[in-house]
Amino acid sequence: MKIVSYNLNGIRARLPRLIEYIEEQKPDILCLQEVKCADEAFPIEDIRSAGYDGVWHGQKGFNGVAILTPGRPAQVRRIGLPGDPDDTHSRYIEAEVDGVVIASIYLPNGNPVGTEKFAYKLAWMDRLRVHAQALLAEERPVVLAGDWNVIPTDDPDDVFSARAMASDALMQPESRAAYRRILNLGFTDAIRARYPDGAVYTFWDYTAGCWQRDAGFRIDHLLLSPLAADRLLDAGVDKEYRGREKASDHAPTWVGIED
DNA sequence: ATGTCAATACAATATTGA
Repeated sequence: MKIVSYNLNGIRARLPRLIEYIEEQKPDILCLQEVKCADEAFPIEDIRSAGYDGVWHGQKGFNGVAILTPGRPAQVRRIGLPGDPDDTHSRYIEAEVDGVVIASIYLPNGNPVGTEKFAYKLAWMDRLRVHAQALLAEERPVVLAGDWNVIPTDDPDDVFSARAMASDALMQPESRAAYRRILNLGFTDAIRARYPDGAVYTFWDYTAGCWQRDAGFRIDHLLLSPLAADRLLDAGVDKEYRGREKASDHAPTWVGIED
C-alpha cells in the first residue's frame, strides 16, 4: 500500500493539484497538511467525486490536517494531539486503515527562534513524543506521516545549504534533539532507510528561485514503527508535482509497505 | 531583505504565517 504525506498549502487553492494527484497516483492513504480551511469549508464533495473520502481536522485561515482514502473514510482514532487542552491549533489527526495506525501531522514551524512560537514547537514535540511512545506500546504497525518542520541534519542530502538555514527553527539543535528523541523510541525514517545517501528534498521555497536551482530541504517525514518497518518495500518523493502550475511548495512524500 | 504564495479582514490593500 502506498501511504503519502502531502503538505498542500491550501486545499482550495490546490484542489486541481490534489485531484490530479489522486487520479494519477491512486494512493491508498493520503495524509494532508496545511489544508487551511474551516471544517465546514473542506471540499469533501470534490474528493468524493474523485472516488475518495476523508476525515479531517480543519481550522480557519491556517493549519488543518486530513486523511483521505479510496472508497470509505478511514476510522478516526483521535482528533488533536493529547497533552494540552488549551492548544487550539489543528495539527494532528489519527486513524486506522486496514489494520495500520496512521497519523497526519503538521508540526509547528517555530520561527522565529527565541519567541513563543519556538517554545510552542518544542512543547508540541514533547507531547508528540509522549503520544508516539503510547502508540508503540500497542505493538502495531504505525506510520507517523507529515510535515515535521525539522531538517534532520546539516548534510547536503538533507539541506541545500546548512549555512543559509542555520538560524532557522527547522535547523536548531533543540528541534533536532526533539525529533531524534521520537525517532530513537524505535521508529524508522522511511526515506533515509530507502535512500541512505543522496539528496532527497521535499520542500522548495517559493522565493529566490529555490525550485529552479534545487535549493530545497527535507522536512516531510514518514516514521515507521517496527511492525510497519518490517513491511517497508519502497519510499520516495513525487518531486515532479512541485514543478507543476500553481504547485504547493512541498512535494508528496511516500512510503510503500506490504499489504 | 525575501526574486513568493494563500487566507483573512476588509473593501484596494495590509497582516499573518509560512
